[in-house]
Amino acid sequence: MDKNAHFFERVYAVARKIPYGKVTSYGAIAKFLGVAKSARMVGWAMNKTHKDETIPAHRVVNRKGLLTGKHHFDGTNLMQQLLESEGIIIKNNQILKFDEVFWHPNS
DNA sequence: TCTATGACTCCGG
DNA sequence: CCCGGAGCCATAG
Repeated sequence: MDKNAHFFERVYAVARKIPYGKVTSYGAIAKFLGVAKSARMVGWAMNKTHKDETIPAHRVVNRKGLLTGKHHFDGTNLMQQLLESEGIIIKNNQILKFDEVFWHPNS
């Protein structure tokens, strides 16, 4: 079956569900999709997602709340600015109060 | 076909 | 939390 084909759309769907001012992790998305072992694939999918502006890829970070993907955005600090504009505080590429702004897909 | 790579995560110390 | 090592799997060359 073409589960992989659905994989992308699932990632997109979850990413779009991330509420304003909230963030989540690649592993949380992967686990929610039933492919917890493929968190890297979520990151890879995010790279492709970059083509779709309707998907807030900047709200997806690694499990530590670190902006590992900021280098993939146009500017050097675009990702951080986008998050800060939503009320999220970032220090040294890391989200502060990560436990407070963390959002789980099943919410 | 095989190897290297990566927007990751878990585990033990 | 930090560090090193291992697992994971789709894509690129």
